[in-house]
Amino acid sequence: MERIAEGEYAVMEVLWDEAPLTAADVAARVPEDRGWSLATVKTMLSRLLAKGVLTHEEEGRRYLYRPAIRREDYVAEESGRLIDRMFGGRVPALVAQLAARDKLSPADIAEIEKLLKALKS
Amino acid sequence: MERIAEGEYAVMEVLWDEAPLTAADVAARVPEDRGWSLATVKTMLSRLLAKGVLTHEEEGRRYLYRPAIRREDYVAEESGRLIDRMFGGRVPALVAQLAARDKLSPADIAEIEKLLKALKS
DNA sequence: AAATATGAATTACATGTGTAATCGACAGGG
DNA sequence: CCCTGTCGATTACACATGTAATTCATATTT
Repeated sequence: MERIAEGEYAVMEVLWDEAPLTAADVAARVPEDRGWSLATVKTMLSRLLAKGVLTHEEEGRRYLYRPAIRREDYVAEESGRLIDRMFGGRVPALVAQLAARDKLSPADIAEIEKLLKALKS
Repeated sequence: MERIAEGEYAVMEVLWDEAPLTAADVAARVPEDRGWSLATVKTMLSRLLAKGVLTHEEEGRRYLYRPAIRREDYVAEESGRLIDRMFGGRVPALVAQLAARDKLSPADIAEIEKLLKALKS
């Protein structure tokens, strides 16, 4: 699966959330703080098409875009990559790091424990 | 903290593992499969210096390089970035994803549970 | 029908990155 | 004292990415 750049990812998010959409609709839904022009969004869409992670179908004179890959799949791939690179593939090392940095609230801990308990049955 | 590119990160890994080192020593320790020439490693070192994540001191006619940032800090920042982008900042969502993908061995689960239990005391 | 707006496609351009080659200074071996 | 190897510094060059503007065709409005 082709790598998706940071900015491109923002476009994918929009389409994972709601699809199919026209270029203008995507632009309208991209987070404000990107400050992107419609032209920029169109460039992103073309590049994502070229990467094969989007498809489009014609609707009159416009295109309707929709994701060609599942969000879960991409997210799984990216997180795997990070865990491999930074934690030698060891998930517990990641959790330990998060713990050491106080990234785990009591609620997080409880939730994760529940998840793990469920896994064991 | 400046962003470190994928290739540059491999150089940082070497120096986090052992420092200070000369450029030639770093090159010798970069993973074989990168297939980098000494020149390439030197370029990486310059760029990392420019980014302020390395320092160097002269040793005769050569430089000795050493990290200017701590590995844990950089790793924490990068994992935080990923968790924010892909899991809305929610660590349990990341763990759930890993679970759903069978990325957690029984040993991993046990280890994480132990970590979490320790956190609560 | 002419003017205008709108769509995708093409082109643009700066910066980052991977991957070096080359240059100019100098140290050490003969 | 000169040659050669070795340093870091400078330059190179293609591809990725952020961020558009321009172009060309066509729909829509007056």
